[in-house]
Amino acid sequence: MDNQVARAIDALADPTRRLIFERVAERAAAVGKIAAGLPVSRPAVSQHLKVLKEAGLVTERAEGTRRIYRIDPRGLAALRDWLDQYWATALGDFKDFADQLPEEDQ
Amino acid sequence: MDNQVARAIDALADPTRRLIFERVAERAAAVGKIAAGLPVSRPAVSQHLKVLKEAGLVTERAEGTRRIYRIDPRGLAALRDWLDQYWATALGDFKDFADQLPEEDQ
DNA sequence: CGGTTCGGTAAGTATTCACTTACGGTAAGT
DNA sequence: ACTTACCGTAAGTGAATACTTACCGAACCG
Repeated sequence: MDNQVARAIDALADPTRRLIFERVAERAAAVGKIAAGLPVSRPAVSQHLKVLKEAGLVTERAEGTRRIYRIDPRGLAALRDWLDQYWATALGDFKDFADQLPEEDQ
Repeated sequence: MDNQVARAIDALADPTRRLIFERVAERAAAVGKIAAGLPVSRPAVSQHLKVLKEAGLVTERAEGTRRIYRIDPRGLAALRDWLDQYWATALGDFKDFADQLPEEDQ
């Protein structure tokens, strides 16, 4: 399993970080704009955005003193690829449903 | 965002739990079989399997005293649907790349 | 130049949680 | 019935981390 995927999952594991990610996904915005309306302080949002950025889920672009954050497809793509890796086997497991013989000793 | 998705992501956020999940995905097995070779104790694996089960990522089936765990496509499907929800917007954001005007005041 | 806005970083704290050992309970074997 | 194999749960502990306030530099405005 890729290290990139691990960081992406870890990043999305936090509820506040999911809120921030969804907000950024909906509309690229500056840090202050993102923090407004969220139940945490602005520095907390900065810290979360750093994690999301390192996970490849958002990108940052300076615009004056403001930093505009927008969604990054790369982290999303890594997650999708990782999931699809199991998708086939999961369906395969359920195809042969009744015929579960001893299957494993020990 | 669905509560099911939140639990699935939380479940996969732990490295040991990812190991267990990948192992179960590769081959349905009993708890002791899964725990063998892992760097944690068997009770720890039990606790992790409980979390994965509540997240809809694995299912459990009794076979004598053994509990056979196998992958559950439902949690995987929920994750995929959630990801796809952002996939389109992420690509859309990157399609208009150069033309990022003021875009947001504040 | 001050003054203001914007946002990243440091330090400290509290909560969460992954892990351990100990235990109990159920099913199979003799 | 006794023993063994298998596994879930309880309780306690240590480490990871999400949050706060305080502080800092950097870019616009008068």
